[in-house]
Amino acid sequence: MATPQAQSSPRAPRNNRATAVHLRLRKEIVSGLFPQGSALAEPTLAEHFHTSRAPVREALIALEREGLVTFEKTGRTRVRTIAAKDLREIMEARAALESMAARLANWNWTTADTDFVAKNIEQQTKAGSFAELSRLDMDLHHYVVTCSGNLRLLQLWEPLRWQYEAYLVEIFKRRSADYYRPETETVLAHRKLLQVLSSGTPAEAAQVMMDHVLFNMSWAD
Amino acid sequence: MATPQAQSSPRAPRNNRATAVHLRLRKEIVSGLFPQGSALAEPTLAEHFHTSRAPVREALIALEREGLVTFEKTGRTRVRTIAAKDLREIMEARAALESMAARLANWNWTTADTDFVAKNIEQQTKAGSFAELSRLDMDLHHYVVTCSGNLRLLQLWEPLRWQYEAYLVEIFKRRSADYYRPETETVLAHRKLLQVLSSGTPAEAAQVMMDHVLFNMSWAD
DNA sequence: GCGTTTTAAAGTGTCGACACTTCTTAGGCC
DNA sequence: GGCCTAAGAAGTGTCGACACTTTAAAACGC
Repeated sequence: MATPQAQSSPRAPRNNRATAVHLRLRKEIVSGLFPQGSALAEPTLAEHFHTSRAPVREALIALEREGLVTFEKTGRTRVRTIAAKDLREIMEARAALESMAARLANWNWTTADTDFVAKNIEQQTKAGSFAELSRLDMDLHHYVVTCSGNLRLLQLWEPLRWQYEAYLVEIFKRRSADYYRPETETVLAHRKLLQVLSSGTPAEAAQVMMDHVLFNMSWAD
Repeated sequence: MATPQAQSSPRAPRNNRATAVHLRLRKEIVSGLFPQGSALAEPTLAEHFHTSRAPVREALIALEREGLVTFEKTGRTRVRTIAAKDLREIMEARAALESMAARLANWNWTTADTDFVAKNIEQQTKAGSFAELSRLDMDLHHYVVTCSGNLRLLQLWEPLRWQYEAYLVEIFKRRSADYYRPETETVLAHRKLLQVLSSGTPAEAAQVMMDHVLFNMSWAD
């Protein structure tokens, strides 16, 4: 079955403060609490998380490899700014990974998978805000990548997700009210996607996902 | 031009002992000095690299995110074992990324790029060993990914490269002498690849690369 | 001799310390 | 006032220390 489950080395995260700080700090960056470009000093963060510098340092290293923070030549750490040029890179990489994921997910798609995705799309039609629609959108894409059964695909994809979400929050800050994602087009694209995932060929699923992700690049910049 | 160069945030690596240990330890793992599954104790490594535990710890975190080492639930660190199931995941992910890279590299391919790849293929025909052919092969694929101009594609691809090379070293240990990669087929596939990269359409380049990488999966297991 | 329990060795998680570097700000000079 | 300089503050890189946990070995009983 394609239903989400680990297939290879299950990557058990260490159960220490470093991973806790990692997850909390990531959430705070992606949610926009730390604006892009702001400095992340280890002593300050250590105090913020009521711990010492060591766990903070480890978390920063992980976040750097996720592309959410950058180390400057001087050693200082900043929240990475994700510009339009970066968005292009992100979406191209997403298209590559998710297209393959759709191909694999199609291979043994189940009716349970169809139910999950259909329910998600149904919720999209009722979404009241840009943020909610985006959350449902990412949930859906995450589900497909998970359904690929390829854990490495998922691990490569996740950093792109965080970077994309960080980008969305930033443009949402700027255009706030007068900005709306074209809901109907999104829903239509997802319906098409579900159709090929459940009853199309693997090649069709890959192609539809590729076009869908690359098309999303155009309205998000 | 598609010639290798940084396009987005240039990811300046920190100039500290942690990165030095990271690079050295990665080389030693990929070269097979530390066999798969062997324990990596921080104090031992610290002594090995003539430093303290802190830089070693940072390096291990980076290597874990590259998929070369794993952290057990008890906290111990081991060199990750890459089995046939993992190879499948690796090659599927490689196919996804490299296919997109070929598509982008084709977009503004130059004669200089053709020269580089042609020279590489020429060397492949003269390769005297499995190891040398594999090195040339990875150099070629690395070049194409770099030519995509998408730095994120490259950063996602690199860990797959290390994992793949670690796998190759392991199977080479076992089958040592009586194992040879089908050289002529590899060279022919690469000639076809060069042809579509230089004078085919982006879609053709993507398709040829996809087939080439996925086909490689079959002989390497 | 074999299995169980106790004890020592080894390893990780976290912390504070300190040297060195980088940034900031206050002071002096014109 | 504007610019350069020089303390001072803040931050990073690295280390050793120590508590706690896990592993390994030795001791013990049978």
